[in-house]
Amino acid sequence: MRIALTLPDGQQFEVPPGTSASEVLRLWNPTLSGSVLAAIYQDRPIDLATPLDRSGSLRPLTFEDRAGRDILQHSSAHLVAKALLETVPSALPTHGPPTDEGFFYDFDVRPLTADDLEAIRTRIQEAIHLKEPFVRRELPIDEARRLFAANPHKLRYLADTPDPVVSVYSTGSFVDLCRGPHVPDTSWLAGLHLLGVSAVHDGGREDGPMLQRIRGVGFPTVALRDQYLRQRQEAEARDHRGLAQRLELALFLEEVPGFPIWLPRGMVVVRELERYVTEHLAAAGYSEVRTPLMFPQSVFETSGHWEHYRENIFLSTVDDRVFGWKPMNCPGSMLIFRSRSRSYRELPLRWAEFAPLHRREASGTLHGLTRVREFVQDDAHLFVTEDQIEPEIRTLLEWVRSAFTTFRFEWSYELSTRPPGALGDVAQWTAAENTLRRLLEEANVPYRISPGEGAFYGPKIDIHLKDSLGRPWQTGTIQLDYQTPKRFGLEYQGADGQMHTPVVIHRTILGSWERFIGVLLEHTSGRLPPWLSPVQVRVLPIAEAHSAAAQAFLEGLRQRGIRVDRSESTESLPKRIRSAEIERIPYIAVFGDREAQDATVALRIRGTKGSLVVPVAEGIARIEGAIRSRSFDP
RNA sequence: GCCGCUGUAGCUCAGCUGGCAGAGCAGCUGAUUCGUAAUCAGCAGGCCGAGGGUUCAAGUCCCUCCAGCGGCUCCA
Repeated sequence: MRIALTLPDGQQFEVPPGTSASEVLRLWNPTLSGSVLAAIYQDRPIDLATPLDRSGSLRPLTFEDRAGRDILQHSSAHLVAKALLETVPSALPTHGPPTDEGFFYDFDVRPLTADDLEAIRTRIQEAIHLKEPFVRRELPIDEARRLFAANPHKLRYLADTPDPVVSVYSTGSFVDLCRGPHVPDTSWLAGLHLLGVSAVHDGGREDGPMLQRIRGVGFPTVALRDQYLRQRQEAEARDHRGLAQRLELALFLEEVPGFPIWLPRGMVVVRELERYVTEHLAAAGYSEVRTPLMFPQSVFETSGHWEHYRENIFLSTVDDRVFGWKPMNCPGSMLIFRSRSRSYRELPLRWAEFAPLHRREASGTLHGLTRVREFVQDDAHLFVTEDQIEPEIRTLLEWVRSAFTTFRFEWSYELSTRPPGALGDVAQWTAAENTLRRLLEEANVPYRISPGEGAFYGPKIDIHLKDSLGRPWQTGTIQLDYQTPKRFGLEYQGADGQMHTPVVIHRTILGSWERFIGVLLEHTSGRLPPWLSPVQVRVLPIAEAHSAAAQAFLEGLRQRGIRVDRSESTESLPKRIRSAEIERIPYIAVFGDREAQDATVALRIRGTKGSLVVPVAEGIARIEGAIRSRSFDP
């Protein structure tokens, strides 16, 4: 008797039952076998050594496949666990899944140090050289319970397993409960790189016991690892904290942790972004408001912040009353709405407020410009009728698309649903969630659902950007709120003569200037679009003799509102060019004998090679055009 | 807030098992007037994160605190 295996190209191979997956794959394509680490058999991932007993489909997996990559990451996690147990025998492994970047493995063990990691690295290298196989064994769950009797974490997983038979994998003397599959042996993990160790909360609870997490990335070869390390190094060079400092945009002082200080150049970027957003607001029917930075406790009790957000509010006592620094702008807008009677004819009311917000973020979470304690958002609150919700959100989603396209970002949407302990009733939440879902579907954009991550007053659509190391940051957000207007007792008189409660849409598009600029700096490596650049043009006379021509050009630009400066000729030309390049200035205008004589300018345009020699008027027009059109590149 | 690591000149970093605080860049002064990513010379710049302890002697060893970094929790 023989079984038939169908390969991806449709070829069939008939082999005796019990033939391993790797043997069949070798028959199919002998040259491929070196890169195949596992296989998909009947839509399920399997080890290469798995004996095949029935006819069916068979597909090879390599490191290039996401599934194959995940398998290699997971095998890497096993190897780390093995190495740790050889170093610290009392360590209890918990779980070690693959992640988007690589993998981690969490251990119940004393705090691990850099020395421990070094010892683990040595053990890993030994195992890689020994080419130790990953061996699968299936055993009855009772036997598994005896095998892992000393590890309560594994016993917990076993208790959650409905199957009567589970699988374990051994690598050398290390045995781990695991579904598999795995790479054939440890030589596949030659490029394993450890990223570090940190403490994590078991089960995601802050008050839970702490585990030690070892993170890493697996690669089948040292060459691939080195390529990864190079890329990572380049990404670190784009870190906005370094760039903000070197470009003199923002300052961080030990005295004011979490409170970024905007320097003159950084303030230019903030104001230009603000202008960009404000121009849109005017066209989209918004008006601006400004409300107090502090409110008494009673206002936050009304809004629900006191109950749900108090630990994040900075408190002050004024005349024996407790005041809180506002963490959001919504209470102020609510009070304005309530300040007089409102008619349905006024709606939608769209009030923008760019006020500083204060949030007492946990000290360990602060991160350059992207996670701070004081920031300003391009915030607005829309007071709308039921019927106006959909068109308003549709418009907002379009504005999101247009804004993030301007900056050439890749962004993603996330729909966050009702958190535990939220205000309001479940039916209304579900309806609001469904509205947002429908609008996302209608806009035909991919989105993820984050269960339980909504604001305490309503579900939201969040916009996420990634920094240079791939860490996600939430920027824009569109939040649908039925609760807060009700709590403030807001009402308007409808066409029917009855009083109705408005719905509020809280929304920011770019998020906070701080976070947005931080991520934008990493996205552009500090090469901000010309319209955002603090210095847009540097004029550079080669020698004293060319000073007048340079100055005339400078004044021509300045009259048009272009930010231009000049560097004097006490330093060499290459030195001054280099300085301007390091400062990421989009245009460098050089004046020498030729330019002075021909009434031209030699424009060095950031991101292009060589220089463009054009008549002065044309040079000015070109620069002005790029800035006015807010083009991304100079 | 939790765990680990780090903190030396404005910036990037040397400083060995405790024995006189260093370099490059940036800054200032002078010379050089230059054709597209570093001209040369000189000068200045430090409570070695803060406080306490051990020691004849602490940048170095120990403790506490502060800040930063990487994760976790939380979030624009």
